[in-house]
Amino acid sequence: MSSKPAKGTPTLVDIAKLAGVSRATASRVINGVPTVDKAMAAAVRKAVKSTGYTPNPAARSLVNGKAGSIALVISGSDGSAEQVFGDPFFGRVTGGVVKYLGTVGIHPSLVLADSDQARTDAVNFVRRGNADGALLVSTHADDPLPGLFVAEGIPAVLFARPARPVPISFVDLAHGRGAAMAAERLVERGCQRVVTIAGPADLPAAQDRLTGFRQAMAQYGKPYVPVAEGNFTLASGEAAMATLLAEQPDLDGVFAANDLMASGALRVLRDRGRSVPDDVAVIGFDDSEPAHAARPRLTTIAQPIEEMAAEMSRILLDLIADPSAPPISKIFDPYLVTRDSA
Amino acid sequence: MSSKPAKGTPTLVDIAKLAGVSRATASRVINGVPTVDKAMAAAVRKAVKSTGYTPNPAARSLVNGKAGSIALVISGSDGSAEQVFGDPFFGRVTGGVVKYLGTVGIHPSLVLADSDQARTDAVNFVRRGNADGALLVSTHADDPLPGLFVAEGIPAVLFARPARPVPISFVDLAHGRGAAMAAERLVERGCQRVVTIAGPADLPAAQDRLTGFRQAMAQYGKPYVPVAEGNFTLASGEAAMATLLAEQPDLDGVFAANDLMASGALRVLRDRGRSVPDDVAVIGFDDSEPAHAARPRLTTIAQPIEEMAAEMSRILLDLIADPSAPPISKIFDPYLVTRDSA
DNA sequence: TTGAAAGCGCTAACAC
DNA sequence: GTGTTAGCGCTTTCAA
Repeated sequence: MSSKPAKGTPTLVDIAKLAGVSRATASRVINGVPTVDKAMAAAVRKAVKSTGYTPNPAARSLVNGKAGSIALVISGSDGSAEQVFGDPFFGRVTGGVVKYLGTVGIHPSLVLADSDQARTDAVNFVRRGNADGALLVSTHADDPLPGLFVAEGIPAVLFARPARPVPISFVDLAHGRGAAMAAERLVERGCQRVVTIAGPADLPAAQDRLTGFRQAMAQYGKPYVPVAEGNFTLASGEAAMATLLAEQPDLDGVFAANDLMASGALRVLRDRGRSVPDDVAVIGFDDSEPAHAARPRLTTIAQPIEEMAAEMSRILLDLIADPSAPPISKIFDPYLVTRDSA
Repeated sequence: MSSKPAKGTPTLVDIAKLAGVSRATASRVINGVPTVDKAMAAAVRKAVKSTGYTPNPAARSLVNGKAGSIALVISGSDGSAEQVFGDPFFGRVTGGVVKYLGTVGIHPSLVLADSDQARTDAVNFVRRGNADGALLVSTHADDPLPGLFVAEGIPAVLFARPARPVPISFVDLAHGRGAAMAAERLVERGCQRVVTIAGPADLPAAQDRLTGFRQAMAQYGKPYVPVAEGNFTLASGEAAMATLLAEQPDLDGVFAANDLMASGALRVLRDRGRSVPDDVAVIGFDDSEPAHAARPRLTTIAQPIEEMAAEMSRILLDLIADPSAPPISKIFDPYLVTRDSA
């Protein structure tokens, strides 16, 4: 059948020979160049199918200077690898990215940047051509990594706005709007004495949620909202709730900046004999696992994480296609998920 | 200073020229070949440092036929992308892999195989040279993917033993031993009427846990252990606990095959006015987030997931270095984490 | 020990 | 429209 004994995986010359055309033509067909004779194109495609040929990505990259891949950089504080990945939030972001990129045939390289060394390595990894651009997901808003990528002129997109202004594209959530939705819900239920459990003050997202909530409450004629700060953990939510209860024993509405703290609040409310949502209405934020696990199930503000992750990927792809394009941002609206707690 | 205007990123010839040696020698130094004149080697290293040179991975791959990368394949049932990544278990495996591989300078490509199409794509991805081997993490034990990789002769290692025997390397947990530890703990506490909430019968891990628990209890003189099957969810844990309570109202010890079901059990026990651990001792499995969030905090059996993930990576690297090596497996011991519920 | 030279598989001018 | 040819940047015989 064939003129020569096939050795190893087939290459373009094998295809060309088999189809009776030149390497150039075979290459054209494979890359979808339209100006090719029908018959020849068909012959090439047949050869490809029969041999199971797939182009060698290294050879391709070498000639056209593109890696055909992108890096998904998870940037955490020093040495906090496992914690980062154990957080479903990052898992969902990763899932959204992988899912979307999979549809265009690209599989991201996961790189962990949790030390200065790792950060430079990450930059070099893409700088040297292992990836055409980077998706950055940080645990901390004041991450130095975005700056590094920008400085190298590497196409990059952030998940969540950076704490300090950096000329870089990003996607983010309208945290303030989400908080306002919570306020609206509480007010609609008729809550008169509403309090809030805020997140860490140094986190832009936590700030936005607090500010958004206060502003919305002010619009509803409640300019003063008692607040206790937590750090997004269950225990801090419990502590904050206890503090708030001491300050305002007759409170009837709680907005917590995340679900875990809301779960903590639910617990102390229950221990104090307050019925939720009858005595006190509680709303969380994120629609994460704890929201489902809580009893009563938590009414919460959800973020379209996967959608945001997909958009982030799309933006990066565009940026890679046209590196001179200016940074852009896209802000997504959260939505209220009504369950039993409010 | 330099003889020619530097255009773009430096290449090996730039280094060679700068160091006054041939490309071959420069390459040798960079690749750590020992038989190079001290002075020349020093000159090359200096040139590398001054230019910030890094080898082009595509060119390297092209010549030596190795990708210098590996694929981390998450294989789920059809279309269940997000769910998979939202599960901290997979997050921890991923974290362990990324962390370990990072130490040897390699960043895995994440590929999601959640459809037949995606599975073939995944195989092709590495077959065509994007990766030298694959790490496989499946949600279902009867995953067809391991077989596909084996059939292609691609180096691959599994996290958890496959349901049907396949000649492939894997790491796994001694699930039965973990269950036995739970049994021992319960018996030591003096529990007399112990029951268990099992996982899905078609999952090898769940089977092992149930079998291990029964065998251990039998050794302690308790050949009969009432069992109710759940599906690893909170709700199924609640249902199972209710069933068991109906069957054995005076039970005083519960072993649940995972923490989420144990949390469910804790809840109904509490609702029925049983005090944990005084009236009833409860032990979970996995030491996952719910174990911390539960009240009382859950005593549970922990798996060294990150360690297992690192070992899986190590095994793959060895396999890539010597593809003719036979499949090997490594089984890790779980350990008891004592908290408040038992 | 070192250098010259031959590719690895592919794409993209550039002629035909 | 199609084929020829020149590399992309690197490693690696093979001589010297």
